[in-house]
Amino acid sequence: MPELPEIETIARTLAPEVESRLIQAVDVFDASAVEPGVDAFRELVLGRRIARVARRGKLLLLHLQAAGGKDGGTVAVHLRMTGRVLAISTGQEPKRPRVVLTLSAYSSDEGPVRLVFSDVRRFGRMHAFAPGDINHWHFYQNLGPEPLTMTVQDFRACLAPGGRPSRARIKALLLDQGVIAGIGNIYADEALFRAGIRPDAVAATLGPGCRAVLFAAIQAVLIQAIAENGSSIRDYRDAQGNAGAFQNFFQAYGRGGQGCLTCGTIMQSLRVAGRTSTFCPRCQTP
DNA sequence: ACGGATTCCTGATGGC
DNA sequence: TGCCATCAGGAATCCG
Repeated sequence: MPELPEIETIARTLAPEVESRLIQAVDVFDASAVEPGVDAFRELVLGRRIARVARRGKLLLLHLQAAGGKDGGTVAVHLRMTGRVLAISTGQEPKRPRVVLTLSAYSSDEGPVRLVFSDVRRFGRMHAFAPGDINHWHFYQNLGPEPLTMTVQDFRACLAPGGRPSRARIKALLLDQGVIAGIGNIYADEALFRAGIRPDAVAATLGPGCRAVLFAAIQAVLIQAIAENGSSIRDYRDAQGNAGAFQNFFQAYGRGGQGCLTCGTIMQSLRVAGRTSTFCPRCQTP
């Protein structure tokens, strides 16, 4: 459930805590949390500096610097459903950590900071890459465009991969990271509600006007969610441990059986692309 | 070839 | 009160 707005919020709250710090220790408490294996991960990360924190789709990226200011590769963190990345200072104890990176102090009157990756359901991963190697990672290389920087023309093209309009259902395309990067179940449902399009509408049947409306809805919902620091259903927290507030603005996600906020009709739920999808049968059309 | 279904995980939840 | 089935879902993998 950490999707684009949540990862963006984590990146923004993590950056001032960890950027320019040196990784002085690497502790892996759960071997399945790191790629490509515990020893290789430590080798790729230990002694590097965190030069810059960034985001691509739902990936949190730590760009590293090696001695002499040379490119030190990249760590890509995928939180999947319940992953968290927290920056904690000395004295605080991380709960159920899978990986802990101990970072240098900025000055002598300040203690070290730890970057903690935890994840109760253990679906998330930290992938370490040597310089340039992330570009050979299949998942990364096939990521679709960023919804907040693409144009409406790009978006129309997304829905017609290879020039042929897709016969897939629109929600399946929105959730496909190779089509457009960063959207998950929450923001797909919210954007489709705002655009008045049913999640099971066949993409090829949506006209140009309809696609433009959907694109505007996607951007609007992502921008508002970032402004609210993401959505905290249960697990999501930013790098300082704070919850987001966008869950208070949900109009579709998780509202099955409740009245539509626009027309009062009972919201229905449907399984599309293996996900629970909630929509208003009156406001949203095929 | 393409799209849908299954699998991996654990904690919260609801019914009996 | 306690137990058990069910549900949550991102993406790799399997299947039709």
